[in-house]
Amino acid sequence: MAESITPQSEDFSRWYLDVIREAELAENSPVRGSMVIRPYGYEVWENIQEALNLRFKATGHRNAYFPLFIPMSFLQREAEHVEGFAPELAVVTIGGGKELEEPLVVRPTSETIIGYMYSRWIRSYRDLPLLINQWANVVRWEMRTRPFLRTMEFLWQEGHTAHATAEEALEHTRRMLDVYADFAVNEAAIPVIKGIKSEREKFAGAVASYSIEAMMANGWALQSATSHYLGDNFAKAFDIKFLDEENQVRNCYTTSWGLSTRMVGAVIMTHGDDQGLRLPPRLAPIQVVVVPIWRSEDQRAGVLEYASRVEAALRDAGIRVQMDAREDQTPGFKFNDWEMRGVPVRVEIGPRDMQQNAIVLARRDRPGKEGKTFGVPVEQAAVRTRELLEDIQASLLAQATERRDANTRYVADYETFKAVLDSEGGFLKVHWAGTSEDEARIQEETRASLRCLPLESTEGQGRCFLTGALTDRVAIFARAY
RNA sequence: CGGGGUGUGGCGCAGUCUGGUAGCGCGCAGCGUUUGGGACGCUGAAGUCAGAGGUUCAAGUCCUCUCACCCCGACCA
Repeated sequence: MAESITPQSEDFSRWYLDVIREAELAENSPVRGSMVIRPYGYEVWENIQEALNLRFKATGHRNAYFPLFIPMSFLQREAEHVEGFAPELAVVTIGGGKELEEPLVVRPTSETIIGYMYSRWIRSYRDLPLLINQWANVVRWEMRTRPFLRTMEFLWQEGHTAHATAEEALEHTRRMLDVYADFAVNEAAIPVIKGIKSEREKFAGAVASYSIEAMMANGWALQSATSHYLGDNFAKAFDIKFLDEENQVRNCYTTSWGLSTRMVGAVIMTHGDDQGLRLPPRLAPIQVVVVPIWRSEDQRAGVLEYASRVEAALRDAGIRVQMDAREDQTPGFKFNDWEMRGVPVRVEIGPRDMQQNAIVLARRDRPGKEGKTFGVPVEQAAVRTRELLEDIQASLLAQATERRDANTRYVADYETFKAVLDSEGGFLKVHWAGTSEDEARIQEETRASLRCLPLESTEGQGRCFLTGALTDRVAIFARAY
């Protein structure tokens, strides 16, 4: 059978689309730019949701739900906000067959309607901080779309908090950025750089935007989550005020932060290889697949029974396991099929293993025989599998980190910048003292954008690679999705 | 919105130049043999050839119009 996945080296973009199709993660819908998330893809998203919900609740947030439709006038209350989102709004003007008095915007994000509600809910400093998250779909009218990375409608969570002081709000913004980074590293096995967005790239209406930036396998950057410090911009626009301990009326300070189904794309493009998907065990819908093997009909029942016992033992140990007892496929087909779908561990069980009271463990992150361990005693199945899953989780992170670091280069001048970008790609680290106009020009000329100013850097002072001015600010440029 | 391309069983395509029975591979269904790295045989189901109009004895094929989708750019979680 012909290989149905284009090699990464041949065409990364085709590879990405092939993997999504073959692994049955998602599919284009009849509506241009909108996709259908299929069960396997949605299960990855559910695991992301679960891991984030745990973290949000541990940091004191509660989930709620706000409406899909937002009065147009709400968006207009914050000048920068409406200006930023206007080009990508979907607007409802007719309802029930009648022209609406006021058009309703299909939410591109919910700062405004949540701000409106917060102004009603917050009266006193005792009501603060108000920490709420919502899981929702949002719509942004996009020119060009790509499954998971950019679709007209996407799923995400948006956290919205209100605080008594600027310091506390800013601190919360940073705390949630840390939560995202922790999630990315420890659940998705994706190393990220925490940074602050340039004036040009920040969220419309924010005082400051922070992001975690990840590097995909082709060296491109992907903004994987954002956290915004909104200052009192939205508090002013929506009258979010409270009485402090001295009975003084004061403005709140708000934050918002989000992570979307784009993260599924990040997982695909960070870990995938030419065989297909490679899922980090913690997010994998199926962590272990059991493939029974028999030669003759009289072996069949015995092998299946033995394999079922192993399956049960793994399930009892809390492992997400699935048996593949399909009789119309050969073991070889199944091996390739599940590897393509990114299942981290495969248990192979045949008559020979049964005879030795053993199983074979095969790990997805190492190809072929090299990734197999033969003769694992069956009574150790659960323990050894669990160890293996943890090892794979760590190994995926290590591989991604190594690649990211190997493709991050400091450059000192613009000529080198352009040369390195064309020959190597990846992240380009520079000292930066340029303006927004400089930034726009660089993007125009090189198609690389300023991803962030990293919060942590060891470069110290140096000369701006563009202007030559002395600065201690460091920036990362890259081509980005 | 500019540039390029494609529409033919579920998927990938050939057939269009030169009009004459709608085909191939994969997949799907049934039966049998297989099963430790992408098995094989036989049988079978499945197509208003993107749509509309026209030319013709006859249109997937020629002419006119329309629509849809994909790729490359400008905008973006």
